[in-house]
Amino acid sequence: MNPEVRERLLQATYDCVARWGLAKTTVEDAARQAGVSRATVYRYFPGGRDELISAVVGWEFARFFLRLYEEVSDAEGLEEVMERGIVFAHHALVEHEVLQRILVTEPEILLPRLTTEAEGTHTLVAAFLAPYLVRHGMAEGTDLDIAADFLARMVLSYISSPGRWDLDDPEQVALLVRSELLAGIR
Amino acid sequence: MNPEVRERLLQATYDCVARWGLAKTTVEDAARQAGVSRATVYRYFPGGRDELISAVVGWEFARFFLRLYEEVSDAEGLEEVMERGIVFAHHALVEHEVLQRILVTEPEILLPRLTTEAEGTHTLVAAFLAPYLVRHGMAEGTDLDIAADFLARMVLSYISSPGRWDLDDPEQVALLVRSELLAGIR
Amino acid sequence: MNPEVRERLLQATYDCVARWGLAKTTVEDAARQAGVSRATVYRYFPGGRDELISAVVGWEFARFFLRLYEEVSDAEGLEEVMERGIVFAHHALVEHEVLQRILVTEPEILLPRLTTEAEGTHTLVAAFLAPYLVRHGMAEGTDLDIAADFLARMVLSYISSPGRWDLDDPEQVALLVRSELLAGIR
Amino acid sequence: MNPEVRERLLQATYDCVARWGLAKTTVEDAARQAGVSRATVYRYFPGGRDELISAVVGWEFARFFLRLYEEVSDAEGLEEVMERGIVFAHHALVEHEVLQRILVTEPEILLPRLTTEAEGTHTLVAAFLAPYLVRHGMAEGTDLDIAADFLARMVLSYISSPGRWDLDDPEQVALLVRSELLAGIR
DNA sequence: CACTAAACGAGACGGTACGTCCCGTCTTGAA
DNA sequence: TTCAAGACGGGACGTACCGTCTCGTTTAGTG
Repeated sequence: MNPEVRERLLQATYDCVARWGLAKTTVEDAARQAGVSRATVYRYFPGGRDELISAVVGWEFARFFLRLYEEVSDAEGLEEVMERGIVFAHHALVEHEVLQRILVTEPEILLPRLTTEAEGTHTLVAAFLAPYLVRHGMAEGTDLDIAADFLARMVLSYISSPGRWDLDDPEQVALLVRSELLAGIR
Repeated sequence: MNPEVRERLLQATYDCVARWGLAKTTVEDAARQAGVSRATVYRYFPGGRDELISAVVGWEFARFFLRLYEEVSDAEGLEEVMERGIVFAHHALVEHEVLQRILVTEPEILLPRLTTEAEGTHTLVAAFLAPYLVRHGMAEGTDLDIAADFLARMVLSYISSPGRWDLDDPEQVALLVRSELLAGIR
Repeated sequence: MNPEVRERLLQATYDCVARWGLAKTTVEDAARQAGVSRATVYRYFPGGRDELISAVVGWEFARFFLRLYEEVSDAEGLEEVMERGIVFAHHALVEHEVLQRILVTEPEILLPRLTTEAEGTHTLVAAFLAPYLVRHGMAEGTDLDIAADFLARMVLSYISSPGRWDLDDPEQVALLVRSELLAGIR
Repeated sequence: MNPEVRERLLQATYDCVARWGLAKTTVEDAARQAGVSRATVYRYFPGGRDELISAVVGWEFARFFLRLYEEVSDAEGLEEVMERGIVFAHHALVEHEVLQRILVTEPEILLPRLTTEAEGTHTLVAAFLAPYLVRHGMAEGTDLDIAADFLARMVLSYISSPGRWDLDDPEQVALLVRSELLAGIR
């Protein structure tokens, strides 16, 4: 087919969802936004609306982790990775207009993914943190896997439920990381 | 209006969702299942399909917490509350056919709620655990709120992502609670 | 349902066909013209476009014969019936804007009917003429059925192919009837 | 342009119509059947589907008259021409699978032609019969044109509406021709 | 006990989106 | 050049729900 058209469709659908929400985004809308006929949408996504929506979610999901990775890739140590990761992730969640729109208007497709893939995300985060944890060093008798698992849980938990912390303030995040997340490790 | 009719509609809708999934459950289906005309659905839920679905989710959500409360209400101490709560919650999540059906087929309405209300749920769990924590006693210099908050985070994290633990086995759960969750407290 | 709506739809479709031709008449067009939603068209004609078109043809076909019957019902004798019938039928054919439009633009649905039902029409005309023929009297040894059959064939033939006669001129028709059609009978 | 391709397309389209009916025959179908790409169809028939269909009808119409001519070309006299012509034409009509398929399923394109061109066909038949009529001889005071015109009308009428005659039986046709068609002439 | 008002069933209707099919145009690449 | 291959816009089709509305017909509750 033409991969550029596919990309344009994903972006267009994404824009429509941002503007009108998931439930109110029509195949027609997405097609028009992409400057493409409705028939072509079905040529690229034979599964129709469902496949299109699903693809957009996966596409944006991947983009989020890519940006997150770029954000923390040049960090120095464990603390910095966690601090910048938490700040970025929380900011992305809060600022993410599409996501917020969906969360408010129709709890309908993004989060399930987060939950369905909660296990996966959790594992991924733990694996990502492990090397930093090795370099950082741990208290005597602490198991690496368990520690990384613990950090991943806490990071994910705080990202979605900051509780009494203001995750927009890097100072507070630094304090959170050192006093509550890493305290149990080292 | 007849409150019994409303209840019947919620249950009927719930059944339909269990059988056909959210996206494929029609207002007509729910009405038929409840032995009620379609018009009546709109009399009880003027917001139409959306309001009906939303109400069903809230209804089932409340039922879940009610059952969870009954399950742990006669527990003795903090450990028992957490053990039985985790086992029950995880079992409920895994066995819950409707929830599982939705998670698999259409990640579309339940989880967002879990996420949107993640903050709320987290707060609620922490508040519920606090009294038990007081009776249980904490290490010197530990703040009650912080400890309860920590426990709530871990409990919720493990419920959705058991990781290497088999939450169907009470023995393992007991070990988990004592070695990882309460270890940091006491 | 509502028979009035059905009637309105038939008339509306008829009007659309008159204006835009058969092939270019859309279900949407007919619905709009009837002041009805497209969905309703499918409620009254579950067979969709085909059934609608077919019904319109039958409807107009019946209307034509009804008018023809009214035209000749008060005629005196065989000659007058044939004269007025031929004049009326030919005039109707020539003036019938829809029919002419279809004949010119799309030879597509009316005539087949005339041919498919040629046998039927022919029988019907013969039967209609028979009583007049009885009153009119026939030459010795002439069979009524055969004579009526002959008249029907000639009438139908001349209506569609006038040949050298001007069927708009009652005088010529009178001459045609007496010199060529009835000459063989009496 | 390659005339052979054009011929192949006409034949292919004809075959498709025979198999699936007019309405269900696609440009794609015809192209595939002719072993030609869809684009090529539009090169040979710029008018698209309509022109293609129309051409097929005209093509088959001409073939019919050609075969009819061959059938009667070696006949001896007027009676034989009419007998064999009627038998052949009626048989062709009845046996013609495509024509019959169309007459039954979609009264939609062939017959109109027969009617639109009724005048022309009628004139043509009359002209064809005239020479035979001359050789055959007529009753005193009978005009040749009028007699030929009369015969043409009757022949065409009987072909489409046999009435009580079995046109598959040469004996009956012979009787019909002599007792009813030629009786009025001679 | 009758009578009125609410609840309800039944279902017609307008409207909107879906997914499918086909047409006619156009571009590309190979023979 | 001629053609096959196929992407594309356009547009109609038939289907499925939705939400609104209007009818009768119960079913209560009240004077």
